[in-house]
Amino acid sequence: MSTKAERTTAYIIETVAPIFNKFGYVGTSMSDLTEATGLTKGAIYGNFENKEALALSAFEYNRNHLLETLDEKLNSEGKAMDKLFSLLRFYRQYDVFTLPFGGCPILNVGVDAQNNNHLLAAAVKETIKEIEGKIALVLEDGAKQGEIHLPVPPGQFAKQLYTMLQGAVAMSTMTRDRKYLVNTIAYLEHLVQQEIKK
Amino acid sequence: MSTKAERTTAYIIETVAPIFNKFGYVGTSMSDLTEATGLTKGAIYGNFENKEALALSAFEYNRNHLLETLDEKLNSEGKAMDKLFSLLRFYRQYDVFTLPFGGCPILNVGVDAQNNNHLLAAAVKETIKEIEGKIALVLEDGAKQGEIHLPVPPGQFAKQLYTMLQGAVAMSTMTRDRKYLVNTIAYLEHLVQQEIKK
DNA sequence: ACAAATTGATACCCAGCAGTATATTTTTAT
DNA sequence: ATAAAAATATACTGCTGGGTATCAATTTGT
Repeated sequence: MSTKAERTTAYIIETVAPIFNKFGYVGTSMSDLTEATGLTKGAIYGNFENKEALALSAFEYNRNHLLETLDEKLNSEGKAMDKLFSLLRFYRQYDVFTLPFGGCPILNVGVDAQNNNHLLAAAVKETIKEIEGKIALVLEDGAKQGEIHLPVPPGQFAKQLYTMLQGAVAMSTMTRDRKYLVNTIAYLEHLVQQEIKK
Repeated sequence: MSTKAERTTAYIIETVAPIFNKFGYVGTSMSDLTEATGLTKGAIYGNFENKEALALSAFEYNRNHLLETLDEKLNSEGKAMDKLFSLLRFYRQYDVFTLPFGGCPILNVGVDAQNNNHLLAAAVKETIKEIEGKIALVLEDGAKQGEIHLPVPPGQFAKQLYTMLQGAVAMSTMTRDRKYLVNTIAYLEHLVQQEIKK
């Protein structure tokens, strides 16, 4: 069994992650976090060096949840095309998925931390690369297996696809209108079908 | 000639606008602003009711600059297709254009204010609608003149186009890599050419 | 050029900020 | 069960946050 501190640390991260994600690094105060966790500053500072370390752990927690879910979609059994459509279906519901997170961690932290916290900004940049890499891998495998045909290199296609997805995420976040997600996915399903089919 | 206070007000807004845009509403302190302007709190609070009113004026200033530039591109002489390409060329340089602003005001304020300031969030939402409306108008006119052919209603096409543009803006902001802009514009030029041509 | 009115500077308010030293409680291993 | 160790609570620190009352300086209309 895990030690008490380990469980407390995990509890703090879980509780704190959506708050940081929603209100941003500077927008979140330590007293917001003591209030949400029911713990005192002593407890939190006993488990984390400072606010920055805590924010970073919180982002990593959200990021891992997202990456695990993406893996689930992209490493499911089936052809490359199935995996891509599974990814697209996931993003059509992305607003629902990210609701308990307090929004898209990539977009929120990526924009918020850009000029306020370099550690967080770097972590987001790294995560974007990882996600694009995962998509590119599916495309590359699919092409190797002769299941799909790509008009451009897999890395570039993955970047372009993820850019459009994040565009929809950004617009639906800013307007609080999920139609941007729905319409973009509809377009991308058509695009993938048409552009990639052998 | 304008009164002294009017000139001071304008000077404050100009100076303060990129700071709010870069560091966000909560990330910007009044002392950041007294330092940047060389004025005291007395002067600033003499011209603005509070921090929120100042932030709103700052956003409106950035927003107006953006809308004026977009109008310039979209209301130039020529066919609808020329206007669209003029818009796309502008967005290929969008990072350079927004550098003195401290980044894209739509994205930065739209994401930052989402959970921190409802007034600002509403102003962004409104601006997005306006921009989409401007693009839609060009498309509608072009279609009426028989210059272009749209596969979907002009409003929907405009929304989709702007979503992809903002996706590129978001990605290049978060990664500090302008390739997202360049590649997305290349794709959109191809798309517009192919999808819309009569 | 001068008085009235406006504009801006100074000095302050209290609340909330991140962070910490110390005391107390709770785990943990014996 | 108990003593040592670890984890958490308490009570505080110094500082910065937004905002303001008041006083000095500057514009402005005459």
